[in-house]
Amino acid sequence: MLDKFPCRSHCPINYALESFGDKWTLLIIRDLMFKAKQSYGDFLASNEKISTNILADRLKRLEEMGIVIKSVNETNRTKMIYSLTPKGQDLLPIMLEITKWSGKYDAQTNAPKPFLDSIENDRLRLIEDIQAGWKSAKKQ
Amino acid sequence: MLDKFPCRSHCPINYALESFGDKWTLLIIRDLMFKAKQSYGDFLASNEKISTNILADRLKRLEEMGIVIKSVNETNRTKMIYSLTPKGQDLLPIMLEITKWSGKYDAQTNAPKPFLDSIENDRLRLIEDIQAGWKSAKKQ
DNA sequence: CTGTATCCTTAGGGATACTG
DNA sequence: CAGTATCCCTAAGGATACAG
Repeated sequence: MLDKFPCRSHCPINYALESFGDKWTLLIIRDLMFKAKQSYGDFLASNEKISTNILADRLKRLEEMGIVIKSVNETNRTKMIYSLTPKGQDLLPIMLEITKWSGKYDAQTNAPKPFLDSIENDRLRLIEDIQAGWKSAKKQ
Repeated sequence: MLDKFPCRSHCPINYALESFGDKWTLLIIRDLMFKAKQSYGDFLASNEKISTNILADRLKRLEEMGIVIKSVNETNRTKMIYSLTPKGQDLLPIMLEITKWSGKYDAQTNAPKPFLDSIENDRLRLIEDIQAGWKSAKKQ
């Protein structure tokens, strides 16, 4: 526990994983972003049944990372309100792409659905371009 | 260990988390997708220093989920080759959005960088639209 | 209702030795 | 080199009780 943000590397994918790479954090962000939830009890009520200690821990981490901000409900001073900071709102495109991917591959059958098949060749070509760029960058 | 894919809910975000919601899986996908790595030793050599047991476990899971496919290197029959299936290649947009997000928020300073600021209002409006849609859907 | 705290079990994962 | 296997410790997390 010496270092809360260990930083295994400076890769952007790794940075994201160290920010929200666990089984719970993105569910809280989903609730804030898509379901307009904003209180501790709201998050507890979600289908995945997060436990109180995990929820408290993740909310604290999200606050420390500047993704979530905690404020007092002015109409009910005992109640806290959690909301997304701009940094948290910027996760929207990631959330949308995740939703698209999961929608294509159904949890039960694992079968690909057709609605994205038309872009398959473009996607493949883009991966090849990126890899070619990476290899030539390493040679230099 | 009765159930390898426990399925806490049928939310698409949750499906993604149960597919690759851990600290290591996305790094393997990154190596396959962007760095053209394809062998066990290639993955072991990455900066984040994944350990052998974790790597073997994640490769097996990725295979079971149909994200990665394992085949024999025909020029060197003792060598296995890992590559992305179409389902794995479909993770590209997610990976790109993650890279953009991490690029905007530097791991060291946490400071937002300016190059995406112009879309901030659009993003905020989109979140509001989605939440409004969610709330009206629940009322029905 | 909003959290904290505690207890306890399991899963994650590092280190290292070992096998084909 | 491509994995397996084992040892062992720490982190994750479920259940539940408790406090403001």
